[in-house]
Amino acid sequence: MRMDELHIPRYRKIYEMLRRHIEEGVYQEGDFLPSENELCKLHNLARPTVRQALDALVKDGYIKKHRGKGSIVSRKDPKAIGILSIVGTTSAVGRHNLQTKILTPPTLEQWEEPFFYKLSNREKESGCIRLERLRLVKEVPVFYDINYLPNINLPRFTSRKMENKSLFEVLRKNYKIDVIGGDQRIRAIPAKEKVARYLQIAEGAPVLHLQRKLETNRNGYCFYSSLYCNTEEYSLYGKF
Amino acid sequence: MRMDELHIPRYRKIYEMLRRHIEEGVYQEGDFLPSENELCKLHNLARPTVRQALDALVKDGYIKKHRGKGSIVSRKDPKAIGILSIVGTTSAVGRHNLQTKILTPPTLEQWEEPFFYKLSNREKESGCIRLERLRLVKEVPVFYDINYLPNINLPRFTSRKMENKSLFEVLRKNYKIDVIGGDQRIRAIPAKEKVARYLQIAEGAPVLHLQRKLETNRNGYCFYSSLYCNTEEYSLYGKF
DNA sequence: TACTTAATCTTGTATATACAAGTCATATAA
DNA sequence: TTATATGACTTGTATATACAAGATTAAGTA
Repeated sequence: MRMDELHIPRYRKIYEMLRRHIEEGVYQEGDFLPSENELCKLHNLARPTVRQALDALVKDGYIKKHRGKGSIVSRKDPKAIGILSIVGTTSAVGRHNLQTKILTPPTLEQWEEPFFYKLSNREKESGCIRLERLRLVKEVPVFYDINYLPNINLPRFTSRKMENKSLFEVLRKNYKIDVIGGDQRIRAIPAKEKVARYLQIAEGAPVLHLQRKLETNRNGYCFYSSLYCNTEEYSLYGKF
Repeated sequence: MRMDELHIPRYRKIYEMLRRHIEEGVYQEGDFLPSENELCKLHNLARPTVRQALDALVKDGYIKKHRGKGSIVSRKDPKAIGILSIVGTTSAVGRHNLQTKILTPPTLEQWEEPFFYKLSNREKESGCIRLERLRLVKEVPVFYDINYLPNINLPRFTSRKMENKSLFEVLRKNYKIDVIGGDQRIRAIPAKEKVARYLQIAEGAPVLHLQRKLETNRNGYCFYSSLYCNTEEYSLYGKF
Protein backbone atom coordinates (compact mmCIF):
# COMPACT_ATOMS: atom_id res chain seq x y z
CA MET A 1 0.00 0.00 0.00
CA ARG A 2 2.06 2.90 -1.19
CA MET A 3 0.30 5.99 -2.14
CA ASP A 4 2.22 7.94 -4.65
CA GLU A 5 4.41 10.24 -2.69
CA LEU A 6 6.29 11.31 -5.74
CA HIS A 7 4.29 14.48 -5.68
CA ILE A 8 6.61 17.30 -6.66
CA PRO A 9 5.38 20.86 -6.16
CA ARG A 10 4.67 22.91 -9.25
CA TYR A 11 7.13 25.63 -8.41
CA ARG A 12 9.77 22.95 -8.13
CA LYS A 13 8.94 21.54 -11.53
CA ILE A 14 9.25 24.86 -13.28
CA TYR A 15 12.42 25.59 -11.32
CA GLU A 16 13.94 22.33 -12.54
CA MET A 17 12.80 23.02 -16.09
CA LEU A 18 14.30 26.49 -16.23
CA ARG A 19 17.49 25.32 -14.62
CA ARG A 20 17.80 22.54 -17.13
CA HIS A 21 17.26 25.00 -19.94
CA ILE A 22 19.96 27.25 -18.58
CA GLU A 23 22.37 24.33 -18.17
CA GLU A 24 21.62 23.13 -21.67
CA GLY A 25 22.14 26.55 -23.14
CA VAL A 26 18.58 27.24 -24.20
CA TYR A 27 19.04 30.43 -22.22
CA GLN A 28 22.58 31.70 -22.20
CA GLU A 29 24.55 34.13 -20.10
CA GLY A 30 22.96 37.54 -20.40
CA ASP A 31 19.74 36.30 -21.93
CA PHE A 32 16.42 37.35 -20.49
CA LEU A 33 14.11 34.70 -19.16
CA PRO A 34 10.46 35.06 -20.14
CA SER A 35 8.76 37.53 -17.85
CA GLU A 36 6.86 36.30 -14.85
CA ASN A 37 3.53 36.93 -16.51
CA GLU A 38 4.61 35.07 -19.62
CA LEU A 39 5.71 32.11 -17.53
CA CYS A 40 2.35 32.19 -15.80
CA LYS A 41 0.46 31.95 -19.03
CA LEU A 42 2.82 29.41 -20.53
CA HIS A 43 2.52 26.99 -17.64
CA ASN A 44 -0.85 27.99 -16.34
CA LEU A 45 0.39 29.09 -12.95
CA ALA A 46 -0.21 31.99 -10.62
CA ARG A 47 2.48 34.60 -10.30
CA PRO A 48 3.48 33.82 -6.71
CA THR A 49 4.15 30.24 -7.80
CA VAL A 50 6.36 31.40 -10.65
CA ARG A 51 8.10 33.85 -8.34
CA GLN A 52 8.84 31.04 -5.92
CA ALA A 53 10.64 29.20 -8.69
CA LEU A 54 12.54 32.28 -9.82
CA ASP A 55 13.57 33.12 -6.26
CA ALA A 56 15.07 29.65 -5.98
CA LEU A 57 16.99 30.25 -9.21
CA VAL A 58 18.31 33.51 -7.77
CA LYS A 59 19.31 31.76 -4.59
CA ASP A 60 21.22 29.14 -6.51
CA GLY A 61 22.93 31.75 -8.64
CA TYR A 62 21.38 30.94 -12.00
CA ILE A 63 19.68 34.28 -12.60
CA LYS A 64 19.57 37.84 -11.35
CA LYS A 65 16.39 39.85 -11.26
CA HIS A 66 16.08 43.56 -11.96
CA ARG A 67 12.95 45.50 -11.19
CA GLY A 68 11.50 46.95 -14.31
CA LYS A 69 13.70 44.90 -16.60
CA GLY A 70 13.45 41.19 -16.09
CA SER A 71 15.36 38.09 -15.07
CA ILE A 72 18.81 37.76 -16.57
CA VAL A 73 20.75 34.53 -16.75
CA SER A 74 23.90 35.03 -14.73
CA ARG A 75 25.45 31.62 -14.47
CA LYS A 76 28.86 32.57 -15.73
CA ASP A 77 31.26 29.92 -14.81
CA PRO A 78 30.31 26.35 -15.64
CA LYS A 79 33.69 25.30 -14.31
CA ALA A 80 32.81 26.35 -10.83
CA ILE A 81 30.87 23.73 -8.99
CA GLY A 82 28.39 24.90 -6.40
CA ILE A 83 28.87 22.08 -4.02
CA LEU A 84 29.43 24.35 -1.09
CA SER A 85 25.81 25.24 -0.85
CA ILE A 86 23.02 22.92 0.05
CA VAL A 87 22.60 21.48 -3.41
CA GLY A 88 24.23 18.15 -4.04
CA THR A 89 26.85 17.64 -6.67
CA THR A 90 24.38 16.49 -9.29
CA SER A 91 22.26 19.53 -8.91
CA ALA A 92 25.32 21.77 -9.02
CA VAL A 93 27.04 20.41 -12.08
CA GLY A 94 24.10 19.42 -14.21
CA ARG A 95 23.09 15.86 -14.77
CA HIS A 96 24.30 15.35 -18.30
CA ASN A 97 27.88 16.37 -17.54
CA LEU A 98 28.11 14.27 -14.44
CA GLN A 99 28.85 10.59 -14.44
CA THR A 100 28.81 8.53 -11.29
CA LYS A 101 30.68 5.29 -10.86
CA ILE A 102 30.12 3.12 -7.84
CA LEU A 103 33.41 1.91 -6.41
CA THR A 104 31.85 0.16 -3.44
CA PRO A 105 28.11 -0.50 -3.46
CA PRO A 106 26.18 0.31 -0.28
CA THR A 107 27.50 -2.06 2.37
CA LEU A 108 26.60 -2.44 6.02
CA GLU A 109 29.66 -2.17 8.22
CA GLN A 110 30.90 -1.01 11.56
CA TRP A 111 31.73 2.68 11.86
CA GLU A 112 35.35 3.56 11.34
CA GLU A 113 37.20 4.41 14.53
CA PRO A 114 37.91 7.20 15.03
CA PHE A 115 35.21 8.85 12.96
CA PHE A 116 35.60 12.44 11.85
CA TYR A 117 32.38 13.53 13.52
CA LYS A 118 31.16 12.64 16.95
CA LEU A 119 28.48 9.98 16.75
CA SER A 120 25.62 9.30 19.10
CA ASN A 121 25.24 5.90 20.70
CA ARG A 122 22.18 5.22 18.60
CA GLU A 123 24.17 5.86 15.45
CA LYS A 124 27.03 3.64 16.62
CA GLU A 125 24.73 0.75 17.51
CA SER A 126 22.90 0.89 14.22
CA GLY A 127 26.00 0.38 12.16
CA CYS A 128 26.96 2.23 9.05
CA ILE A 129 26.06 1.91 5.41
CA ARG A 130 29.11 2.81 3.42
CA LEU A 131 29.12 3.84 -0.20
CA GLU A 132 32.14 4.82 -2.27
CA ARG A 133 31.74 6.68 -5.51
CA LEU A 134 33.81 8.29 -8.20
CA ARG A 135 32.24 11.17 -10.04
CA LEU A 136 33.40 12.40 -13.39
CA VAL A 137 32.71 15.63 -15.16
CA LYS A 138 33.07 15.26 -18.91
CA GLU A 139 34.97 11.99 -18.49
CA VAL A 140 37.44 13.57 -16.06
CA PRO A 141 37.41 12.19 -12.50
CA VAL A 142 36.77 15.12 -10.19
CA PHE A 143 35.25 13.75 -7.00
CA TYR A 144 36.01 10.70 -4.96
CA ASP A 145 33.60 10.45 -2.09
CA ILE A 146 32.87 8.08 0.74
CA ASN A 147 29.40 8.34 2.21
CA TYR A 148 28.41 7.09 5.64
CA LEU A 149 24.73 6.60 6.46
CA PRO A 150 23.51 5.40 9.85
CA ASN A 151 21.58 2.17 9.26
CA ILE A 152 18.30 3.41 10.69
CA ASN A 153 15.09 2.68 8.83
CA LEU A 154 16.53 2.46 5.34
CA PRO A 155 14.89 -0.73 4.00
CA ARG A 156 16.60 -2.35 1.03
CA PHE A 157 19.13 0.42 0.78
CA THR A 158 22.06 -1.95 0.44
CA SER A 159 20.51 -3.59 -2.59
CA ARG A 160 19.78 -0.37 -4.43
CA LYS A 161 21.47 0.40 -7.67
CA MET A 162 23.21 3.74 -7.32
CA GLU A 163 25.03 3.94 -10.64
CA ASN A 164 24.58 7.38 -12.20
CA LYS A 165 22.09 8.40 -9.57
CA SER A 166 22.20 11.23 -7.13
CA LEU A 167 22.39 10.14 -3.52
CA PHE A 168 20.26 13.09 -2.50
CA GLU A 169 17.62 12.11 -5.02
CA VAL A 170 17.52 8.47 -3.98
CA LEU A 171 17.07 9.53 -0.40
CA ARG A 172 14.37 12.00 -1.27
CA LYS A 173 12.37 9.88 -3.66
CA ASN A 174 12.58 6.54 -1.91
CA TYR A 175 12.83 7.49 1.72
CA LYS A 176 11.43 11.01 1.86
CA ILE A 177 14.68 12.23 3.33
CA ASP A 178 15.55 15.81 2.47
CA VAL A 179 18.79 17.53 3.32
CA ILE A 180 17.99 20.70 5.19
CA GLY A 181 21.43 21.82 6.26
CA GLY A 182 24.78 20.76 7.53
CA ASP A 183 28.33 21.82 8.06
CA GLN A 184 31.66 21.05 6.53
CA ARG A 185 35.36 21.28 7.10
CA ILE A 186 37.69 22.00 4.24
CA ARG A 187 41.38 21.32 3.90
CA ALA A 188 44.01 21.18 1.22
CA ILE A 189 46.02 17.99 1.56
CA PRO A 190 48.47 15.97 -0.51
CA ALA A 191 46.80 13.08 -2.32
CA LYS A 192 47.60 9.69 -0.89
CA GLU A 193 48.11 6.70 -3.15
CA LYS A 194 44.48 5.58 -3.36
CA VAL A 195 43.06 9.05 -3.83
CA ALA A 196 45.69 9.87 -6.44
CA ARG A 197 44.90 6.70 -8.35
CA TYR A 198 41.16 7.33 -8.39
CA LEU A 199 41.50 10.98 -9.38
CA GLN A 200 44.29 10.23 -11.85
CA ILE A 201 46.71 12.72 -10.45
CA ALA A 202 50.23 12.47 -9.08
CA GLU A 203 50.70 11.15 -5.57
CA GLY A 204 51.21 14.11 -3.26
CA ALA A 205 49.45 16.55 -5.57
CA PRO A 206 47.15 18.97 -3.74
CA VAL A 207 43.54 17.86 -3.40
CA LEU A 208 40.64 19.42 -1.63
CA HIS A 209 39.29 17.39 1.25
CA LEU A 210 35.81 18.06 2.58
CA GLN A 211 34.31 16.40 5.60
CA ARG A 212 30.62 17.03 5.77
CA LYS A 213 27.76 16.37 8.08
CA LEU A 214 24.36 16.56 6.41
CA GLU A 215 21.27 17.21 8.49
CA THR A 216 17.93 15.94 7.23
CA ASN A 217 14.25 16.49 7.76
CA ARG A 218 14.11 13.21 9.66
CA ASN A 219 14.36 14.19 13.25
CA GLY A 220 17.94 13.66 14.37
CA TYR A 221 18.95 11.72 11.29
CA CYS A 222 22.24 12.88 9.79
CA PHE A 223 24.63 11.35 7.36
CA TYR A 224 28.24 12.04 6.59
CA SER A 225 30.60 12.20 3.71
CA SER A 226 34.27 12.52 3.11
CA LEU A 227 34.98 14.02 -0.25
CA TYR A 228 38.20 14.37 -2.19
CA CYS A 229 38.19 16.81 -5.04
CA ASN A 230 40.62 17.34 -7.86
CA THR A 231 40.59 21.10 -8.40
CA GLU A 232 43.16 21.25 -11.17
CA GLU A 233 40.55 21.87 -13.81
CA TYR A 234 37.40 22.56 -11.83
CA SER A 235 37.00 24.51 -8.66
CA LEU A 236 34.44 24.50 -5.94
CA TYR A 237 32.05 27.37 -6.01
CA GLY A 238 29.81 28.85 -3.41
CA LYS A 239 27.49 31.79 -3.03
CA PHE A 240 26.56 33.43 0.22
CA MET B 1 18.62 65.08 -6.16
CA ARG B 2 18.02 61.92 -4.25
CA MET B 3 15.00 61.74 -2.13
CA ASP B 4 15.61 59.67 0.91
CA GLU B 5 14.18 56.26 0.45
CA LEU B 6 12.82 56.01 3.93
CA HIS B 7 10.26 53.53 2.81
CA ILE B 8 11.25 50.16 4.17
CA PRO B 9 9.07 47.18 3.29
CA ARG B 10 7.12 45.61 6.12
CA TYR B 11 8.63 42.18 5.66
CA ARG B 12 12.03 43.80 5.99
CA LYS B 13 11.08 45.50 9.23
CA ILE B 14 9.89 42.34 10.89
CA TYR B 15 12.93 40.49 9.56
CA GLU B 16 15.22 43.08 11.15
CA MET B 17 13.27 42.93 14.39
CA LEU B 18 13.43 39.16 14.68
CA ARG B 19 17.08 39.13 13.72
CA ARG B 20 17.88 41.70 16.36
CA HIS B 21 16.00 39.67 18.93
CA ILE B 22 17.95 36.58 18.02
CA GLU B 23 21.26 38.42 18.14
CA GLU B 24 20.37 39.97 21.48
CA GLY B 25 19.37 36.65 22.93
CA VAL B 26 15.65 37.25 23.28
CA TYR B 27 15.34 34.04 21.32
CA GLN B 28 18.18 31.63 21.92
CA GLU B 29 19.56 28.61 20.13
CA GLY B 30 16.86 25.95 20.03
CA ASP B 31 14.01 28.27 20.97
CA PHE B 32 10.87 28.36 18.91
CA LEU B 33 9.88 31.59 17.24
CA PRO B 34 6.20 32.55 17.48
CA SER B 35 4.23 30.73 14.82
CA GLU B 36 3.49 32.45 11.56
CA ASN B 37 -0.11 33.05 12.52
CA GLU B 38 0.92 34.53 15.85
CA LEU B 39 3.34 36.87 14.12
CA CYS B 40 0.56 37.88 11.76
CA LYS B 41 -1.72 38.87 14.58
CA LEU B 42 1.02 40.49 16.60
CA HIS B 43 2.14 42.77 13.79
CA ASN B 44 -1.05 42.93 11.83
CA LEU B 45 0.37 41.37 8.70
CA ALA B 46 -0.74 38.78 6.20
CA ARG B 47 0.91 35.40 6.32
CA PRO B 48 2.79 35.68 3.00
CA THR B 49 4.42 38.83 4.34
CA VAL B 50 5.50 37.08 7.52
CA ARG B 51 6.69 34.12 5.50
CA GLN B 52 8.82 36.41 3.37
CA ALA B 53 10.57 37.62 6.49
CA LEU B 54 11.03 34.11 7.86
CA ASP B 55 12.37 32.85 4.54
CA ALA B 56 15.00 35.57 4.68
CA LEU B 57 15.93 34.45 8.18
CA VAL B 58 16.27 30.89 6.92
CA LYS B 59 18.41 32.05 4.03
CA ASP B 60 20.69 33.92 6.40
CA GLY B 61 20.95 30.97 8.73
CA TYR B 62 19.20 32.41 11.74
CA ILE B 63 16.40 29.87 11.90
CA LYS B 64 15.30 26.55 10.54
CA LYS B 65 11.70 25.74 9.75
CA HIS B 66 10.03 22.41 10.26
CA ARG B 67 6.66 21.62 8.81
CA GLY B 68 4.21 20.85 11.53
CA LYS B 69 6.49 22.10 14.28
CA GLY B 70 7.65 25.66 13.86
CA SER B 71 10.66 27.88 13.34
CA ILE B 72 13.65 27.06 15.48
CA VAL B 73 16.53 29.42 16.14
CA SER B 74 19.65 27.77 14.78
CA ARG B 75 22.24 30.50 14.79
CA LYS B 76 25.17 28.97 16.62
CA ASP B 77 27.97 31.39 16.06
CA PRO B 78 27.46 35.09 15.46
CA LYS B 79 29.65 35.12 12.37
CA ALA B 80 28.37 36.01 8.97
CA ILE B 81 26.77 33.02 7.36
CA GLY B 82 28.35 31.40 4.38
CA ILE B 83 31.61 33.13 4.93
CA LEU B 84 33.84 30.31 5.89
CA SER B 85 35.17 30.86 9.32
CA ILE B 86 38.20 29.26 10.80
CA VAL B 87 38.15 26.56 13.39
CA GLY B 88 40.92 24.74 15.14
CA THR B 89 41.33 21.01 15.19
CA THR B 90 40.64 20.83 18.89
CA SER B 91 38.71 23.93 19.81
CA ALA B 92 37.38 26.95 18.02
CA VAL B 93 39.58 29.96 17.55
CA GLY B 94 38.47 33.05 19.41
CA ARG B 95 38.88 36.56 18.19
CA HIS B 96 41.62 37.22 20.72
CA ASN B 97 43.75 34.55 19.12
CA LEU B 98 43.68 36.24 15.75
CA GLN B 99 46.45 38.64 14.84
CA THR B 100 46.61 40.68 11.65
CA LYS B 101 49.82 41.94 10.09
CA ILE B 102 49.83 44.37 7.20
CA LEU B 103 52.30 43.31 4.54
CA THR B 104 51.39 46.06 2.09
CA PRO B 105 49.37 49.02 3.32
CA PRO B 106 46.44 50.13 1.14
CA THR B 107 47.96 51.37 -2.12
CA LEU B 108 46.35 52.76 -5.22
CA GLU B 109 47.39 50.82 -8.31
CA GLN B 110 46.23 49.60 -11.67
CA TRP B 111 44.22 46.39 -11.70
CA GLU B 112 46.18 43.25 -12.35
CA GLU B 113 45.67 41.83 -15.82
CA PRO B 114 44.10 39.38 -16.13
CA PHE B 115 41.99 39.69 -13.03
CA PHE B 116 40.26 36.65 -11.58
CA TYR B 117 36.81 38.25 -11.85
CA LYS B 118 35.40 40.15 -14.75
CA LEU B 119 35.50 43.87 -14.04
CA SER B 120 33.25 46.60 -15.33
CA ASN B 121 34.73 49.55 -17.21
CA ARG B 122 33.90 51.80 -14.30
CA GLU B 123 35.89 49.59 -11.97
CA LYS B 124 38.83 49.44 -14.35
CA GLU B 125 38.96 53.21 -14.83
CA SER B 126 38.81 53.91 -11.11
CA GLY B 127 41.89 51.92 -10.33
CA CYS B 128 42.39 49.52 -7.49
CA ILE B 129 43.30 49.85 -3.85
CA ARG B 130 45.41 46.89 -2.93
CA LEU B 131 46.01 45.60 0.57
CA GLU B 132 48.07 42.60 1.57
CA ARG B 133 47.74 41.01 4.96
CA LEU B 134 48.98 38.06 6.94
CA ARG B 135 46.75 36.65 9.64
CA LEU B 136 48.04 34.52 12.44
CA VAL B 137 46.27 32.26 14.86
CA LYS B 138 48.23 31.77 18.06
CA GLU B 139 51.38 33.12 16.40
CA VAL B 140 51.02 30.67 13.51
CA PRO B 141 50.48 32.23 10.07
CA VAL B 142 47.29 30.78 8.64
CA PHE B 143 45.97 33.27 6.09
CA TYR B 144 47.73 35.33 3.50
CA ASP B 145 45.26 37.51 1.68
CA ILE B 146 45.34 40.17 -1.01
CA ASN B 147 42.36 42.49 -1.11
CA TYR B 148 41.31 44.54 -4.11
CA LEU B 149 38.93 47.47 -3.70
CA PRO B 150 37.73 49.63 -6.60
CA ASN B 151 38.81 53.21 -5.86
CA ILE B 152 35.33 54.66 -5.89
CA ASN B 153 34.34 57.11 -3.18
CA LEU B 154 36.66 55.83 -0.47
CA PRO B 155 38.22 59.06 0.89
CA ARG B 156 41.48 58.70 2.78
CA PHE B 157 41.36 54.94 2.59
CA THR B 158 45.01 54.67 1.56
CA SER B 159 46.13 56.48 4.68
CA ARG B 160 44.17 54.34 7.10
CA LYS B 161 45.87 52.18 9.63
CA MET B 162 44.67 48.61 9.22
CA GLU B 163 46.88 46.79 11.69
CA ASN B 164 44.85 44.32 13.74
CA LYS B 165 41.62 45.58 12.34
CA SER B 166 38.97 43.77 10.42
CA LEU B 167 38.58 45.02 6.87
CA PHE B 168 34.84 44.44 7.08
CA GLU B 169 34.68 46.53 10.22
CA VAL B 170 36.65 49.43 8.76
CA LEU B 171 34.39 49.50 5.75
CA ARG B 172 31.26 49.38 7.85
CA LYS B 173 32.24 51.92 10.46
CA ASN B 174 33.96 54.48 8.28
CA TYR B 175 32.21 54.15 4.95
CA LYS B 176 28.89 52.55 5.85
CA ILE B 177 29.66 49.69 3.51
CA ASP B 178 28.14 46.38 4.51
CA VAL B 179 28.85 43.08 2.87
CA ILE B 180 25.56 41.57 1.86
CA GLY B 181 26.70 38.61 -0.16
CA GLY B 182 29.19 37.30 -2.60
CA ASP B 183 30.63 34.20 -4.10
CA GLN B 184 33.84 32.31 -3.94
CA ARG B 185 35.89 29.75 -5.77
CA ILE B 186 37.99 27.28 -3.87
CA ARG B 187 40.94 25.27 -5.04
CA ALA B 188 43.75 23.22 -3.59
CA ILE B 189 47.05 24.29 -5.12
CA PRO B 190 50.76 23.85 -4.42
CA ALA B 191 52.26 26.82 -2.59
CA LYS B 192 54.48 29.01 -4.68
CA GLU B 193 57.62 30.54 -3.23
CA LYS B 194 56.07 33.73 -1.86
CA VAL B 195 53.03 32.04 -0.39
CA ALA B 196 55.18 29.32 1.14
CA ARG B 197 57.46 31.91 2.72
CA TYR B 198 54.60 33.89 4.24
CA LEU B 199 52.79 30.84 5.55
CA GLN B 200 56.02 29.20 6.65
CA ILE B 201 55.44 25.97 4.85
CA ALA B 202 57.38 24.02 2.25
CA GLU B 203 57.27 25.18 -1.32
CA GLY B 204 54.79 23.02 -3.20
CA ALA B 205 52.89 22.04 -0.07
CA PRO B 206 49.11 22.05 -0.54
CA VAL B 207 47.37 25.28 0.33
CA LEU B 208 43.78 26.33 0.03
CA HIS B 209 43.19 29.13 -2.42
CA LEU B 210 39.99 31.17 -2.27
CA GLN B 211 39.01 33.79 -4.77
CA ARG B 212 36.12 35.83 -3.53
CA LYS B 213 33.87 38.53 -4.76
CA LEU B 214 32.10 40.47 -2.04
CA GLU B 215 28.92 42.34 -2.82
CA THR B 216 27.96 45.32 -0.70
CA ASN B 217 24.96 47.45 0.13
CA ARG B 218 26.37 50.19 -2.09
CA ASN B 219 24.64 49.74 -5.39
CA GLY B 220 27.01 47.92 -7.71
CA TYR B 221 30.02 48.25 -5.46
CA CYS B 222 31.95 45.03 -5.00
CA PHE B 223 35.40 44.21 -3.78
CA TYR B 224 37.58 41.19 -4.21
CA SER B 225 40.06 39.09 -2.36
CA SER B 226 42.45 36.31 -3.05
CA LEU B 227 43.16 34.25 0.01
CA TYR B 228 45.73 31.57 0.68
CA CYS B 229 45.17 29.36 3.66
CA ASN B 230 47.46 26.94 5.40
CA THR B 231 45.20 24.08 6.47
CA GLU B 232 47.81 21.87 8.05
CA GLU B 233 46.71 22.72 11.52
CA TYR B 234 43.46 24.60 11.01
CA SER B 235 40.71 23.94 8.57
CA LEU B 236 38.02 26.09 7.08
CA TYR B 237 34.58 25.55 8.44
CA GLY B 238 31.21 26.46 7.07
CA LYS B 239 27.55 25.91 7.82
CA PHE B 240 24.77 25.79 5.29
C1' DT C 1 -2.86 -0.11 30.35
C1' DA C 2 -2.03 0.15 25.57
C1' DC C 3 -3.45 1.42 21.23
C1' DT C 4 -6.15 4.10 17.89
C1' DT C 5 -8.54 8.09 16.47
C1' DA C 6 -9.66 12.74 16.16
C1' DA C 7 -8.82 17.45 16.84
C1' DT C 8 -5.81 21.07 16.37
C1' DC C 9 -1.73 22.96 16.19
C1' DT C 10 2.25 23.92 12.82
C1' DT C 11 4.42 25.03 7.99
C1' DG C 12 3.96 24.12 2.74
C1' DT C 13 1.73 24.95 -1.62
C1' DA C 14 -1.27 27.52 -4.63
C1' DT C 15 -4.51 30.96 -6.47
C1' DA C 16 -6.48 35.61 -7.34
C1' DT C 17 -6.00 40.28 -6.89
C1' DA C 18 -4.16 44.98 -6.33
C1' DC C 19 -1.08 48.54 -6.45
C1' DA C 20 3.87 50.49 -6.25
C1' DA C 21 7.98 51.36 -8.56
C1' DG C 22 11.73 50.88 -12.03
C1' DT C 23 12.70 50.70 -17.23
C1' DC C 24 12.10 51.65 -21.84
C1' DA C 25 10.14 52.77 -26.29
C1' DT C 26 7.33 55.89 -28.45
C1' DA C 27 4.36 59.66 -29.25
C1' DT C 28 3.92 64.48 -28.40
C1' DA C 29 5.10 69.27 -27.79
C1' DA C 30 8.52 72.89 -27.49
C1' DT D 1 15.91 68.42 -33.29
C1' DT D 2 15.42 68.00 -28.56
C1' DA D 3 13.05 67.53 -24.41
C1' DT D 4 9.10 65.85 -22.15
C1' DA D 5 5.32 63.05 -21.21
C1' DT D 6 2.80 59.01 -21.74
C1' DG D 7 1.84 54.28 -21.72
C1' DA D 8 3.11 49.67 -21.61
C1' DC D 9 5.92 46.74 -20.05
C1' DT D 10 8.90 44.70 -16.06
C1' DT D 11 9.62 43.09 -10.95
C1' DG D 12 8.46 44.28 -5.83
C1' DT D 13 5.25 44.43 -2.04
C1' DA D 14 1.00 43.14 0.23
C1' DT D 15 -3.50 41.07 1.25
C1' DA D 16 -7.08 37.43 1.56
C1' DT D 17 -8.15 32.87 1.04
C1' DA D 18 -7.96 27.82 0.67
C1' DC D 19 -6.40 23.40 1.24
C1' DA D 20 -2.46 19.85 1.97
C1' DA D 21 0.53 17.60 5.04
C1' DG D 22 3.55 16.89 9.14
C1' DA D 23 3.55 16.99 14.41
C1' DT D 24 1.48 16.89 18.77
C1' DT D 25 -1.86 16.33 22.17
C1' DA D 26 -5.97 14.64 24.06
C1' DA D 27 -9.90 11.87 23.95
C1' DG D 28 -11.81 7.55 23.20
C1' DT D 29 -11.73 2.43 22.73
C1' DA D 30 -10.04 -2.16 23.10
